[in-house]
Amino acid sequence: MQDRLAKILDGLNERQREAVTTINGPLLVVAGAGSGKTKVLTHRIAYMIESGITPWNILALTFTNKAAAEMQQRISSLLTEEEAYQVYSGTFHSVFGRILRKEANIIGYSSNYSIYDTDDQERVVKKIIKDLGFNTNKGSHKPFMHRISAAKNDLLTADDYKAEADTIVKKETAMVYEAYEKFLKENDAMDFDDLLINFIVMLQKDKSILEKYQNHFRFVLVDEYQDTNKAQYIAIRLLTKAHSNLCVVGDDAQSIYKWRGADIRNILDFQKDNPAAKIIRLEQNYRSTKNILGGANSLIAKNKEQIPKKLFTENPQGDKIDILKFENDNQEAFNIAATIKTKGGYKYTWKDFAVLYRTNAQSRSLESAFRKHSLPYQIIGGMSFYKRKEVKDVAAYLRLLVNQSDSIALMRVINEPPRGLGTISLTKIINYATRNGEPIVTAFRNAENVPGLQKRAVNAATKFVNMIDTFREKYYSGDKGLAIEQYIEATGLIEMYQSLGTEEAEDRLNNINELLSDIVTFLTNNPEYGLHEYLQTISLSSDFEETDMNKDCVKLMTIHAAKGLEFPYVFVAGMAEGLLPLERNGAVEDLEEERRLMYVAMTRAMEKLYLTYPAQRYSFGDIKSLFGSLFLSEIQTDFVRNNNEDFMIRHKPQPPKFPNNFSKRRPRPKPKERPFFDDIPQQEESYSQIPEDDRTPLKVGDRVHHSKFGEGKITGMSGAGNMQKATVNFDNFGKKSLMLQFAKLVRLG
DNA sequence: TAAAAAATCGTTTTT
DNA sequence: CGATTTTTTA
Repeated sequence: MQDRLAKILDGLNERQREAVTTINGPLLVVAGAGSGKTKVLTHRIAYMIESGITPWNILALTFTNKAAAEMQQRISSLLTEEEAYQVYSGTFHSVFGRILRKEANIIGYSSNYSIYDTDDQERVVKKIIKDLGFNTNKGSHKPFMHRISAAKNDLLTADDYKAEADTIVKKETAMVYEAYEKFLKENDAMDFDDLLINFIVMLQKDKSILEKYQNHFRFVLVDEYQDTNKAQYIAIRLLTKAHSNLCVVGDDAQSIYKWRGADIRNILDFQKDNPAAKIIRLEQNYRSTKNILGGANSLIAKNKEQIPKKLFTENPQGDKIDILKFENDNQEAFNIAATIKTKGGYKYTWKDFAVLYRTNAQSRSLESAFRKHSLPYQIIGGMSFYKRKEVKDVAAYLRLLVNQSDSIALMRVINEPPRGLGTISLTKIINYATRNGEPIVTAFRNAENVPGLQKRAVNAATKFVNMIDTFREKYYSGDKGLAIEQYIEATGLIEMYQSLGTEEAEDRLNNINELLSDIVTFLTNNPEYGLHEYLQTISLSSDFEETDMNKDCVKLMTIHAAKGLEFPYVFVAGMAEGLLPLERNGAVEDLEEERRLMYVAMTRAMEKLYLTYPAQRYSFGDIKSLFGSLFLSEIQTDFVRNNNEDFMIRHKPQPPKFPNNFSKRRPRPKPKERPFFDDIPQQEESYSQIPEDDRTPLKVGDRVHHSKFGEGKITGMSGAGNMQKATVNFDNFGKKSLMLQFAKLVRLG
């Protein structure tokens, strides 16, 4: 036993040890980047258990499944697997979801409730705004979803929202919100936000429930506390009110989830909320070189709102940060790949390299560059396995098996494969269901009563529900795994992909099979669980692939996805104005948050950090010129190798401007770039200037070529700007009216 | 009803 | 430019 204690406390610095051994009362651990945060959390839990606290009295909340899994794994290496397993740990969403399934009746749900992901939510909101007669243009549902989610994160119910709505937009949102809540309830479904909110509702419903969970979770730990939102904050407060054994760990400098409702004040005000709180700062960084940490520190120092702290390291000075500019994003990607190729394979393996970017869209040029260099790479957090269409279709079929009220699941798969129920028949059935106030599944069952429904459609609908009913019975009465496999076979989904015969279809088939065998394994290993637990797990797990971080590939990911990770070599691509800090509609939403994001990116690097940017980039099909990011100019120059680039001049505090003062021209940036590596050939792609001829506007009488319609003569022009249209009389296709911005008309000499 | 073509969007970040 | 939705037509 003495050994175990030694194992837990050895190798901790003084501050870490203090944090680990303070187990009663409120505690805030401000853990700077690379300061051993996870170590403190896991050792603290181990220490608590070692001191005699029952593991299942400990609740540990994280934001990602990965963090939870890592924690459990590290605790088991300190103690035993069994003890680690008894600690109640997981993400907010999965822990609360699990409890809600047990207590569902308290809040008027069944324990079979479905979880609606963003995709499902989208379908619900679209249907509602259509029913309400609101504008159903392409992206019109998105602002509604956003406002509803923001309201939920703020714990405003539909009624609260309605009462406060003073503008047309808010009034409309209130209507959608109200209908949305009603729809979810009727479908026995909760969205992600509901998992948090309903947990709070449950705790507040009656005192005995609150006490039950307060006593169950006598010790609560929260990881990444800077990312908690209001609902999470309230839930934590309720749970810990009785015993006050709350330990939160976080770093205000790494708060990057404001857009999802995270409130940095939760961590900034921790002491105000808990006057008895002890605060421990972990300021020694064990990850990065002095140059990298120095650069990151100098950048984050520009933020006003933060807990004062001084991160230091005893690591070597290391190489300076390289800032590199390229002609365009393809060149940038090409050179990043080339550099990795020269560095990797000897001392470093591929997985020692990471390329980070602000938006997912930026991965495209990187991917193609990596393919050209035949470098192994892996995109982290992109399209996850569980988000693939075919996987979600199977999941929807399964949801239908356990939750008959789930009409979104039904509508998702009704024509997957096509069953001869077209838009017209479906509309008739839905209208009938709405008129009678019954679930769509019921309407399907009573298809023969639906007025005006073709016989063929009646049969199709009846056949569909019968199939589900048959296999539901099988599922509940016998071998669950077998029933599921036969059910999916019976849906015709597999047959549909088999008959397609394309490569894509084959991939999809493989995914379905992988999913099915995953389910069977899950059900075999966890006989006490059923499908809902499995479905909950997959809908709350963001990336299936995140488990194989060990694969020896270069990792490509967004900066958000990189939080908590570290790599010897880090490239941050797209360090340009407009991209980082990201501008939306010409403005930066929250500069300090963007700066924190940059800080997170920089502090992922252990030995070497490259910051790169393109001078040109495609956006919406147009070429746009870019300057280096403001943030590049904010990094103290001592830590940077090359610092005379255009961004320094551009972002220098501007002297008073003299209008039309041509003599004060801005100095031009150096025309020649320092080559990244001399022996690497530059990419051959060149962006040839558009021939002069093509810039003169097309006019009536010109002969043109169209990629599909061939040659023709312009007989008329109309509209202006983006709306400009040309009427062309094609030799083989006759007259067509084409929008110039889409139809690539080439003038023929 | 379903497939093919044209129009219309849009770009953060994710549990 | 590319993904997705709407319209057209076979």
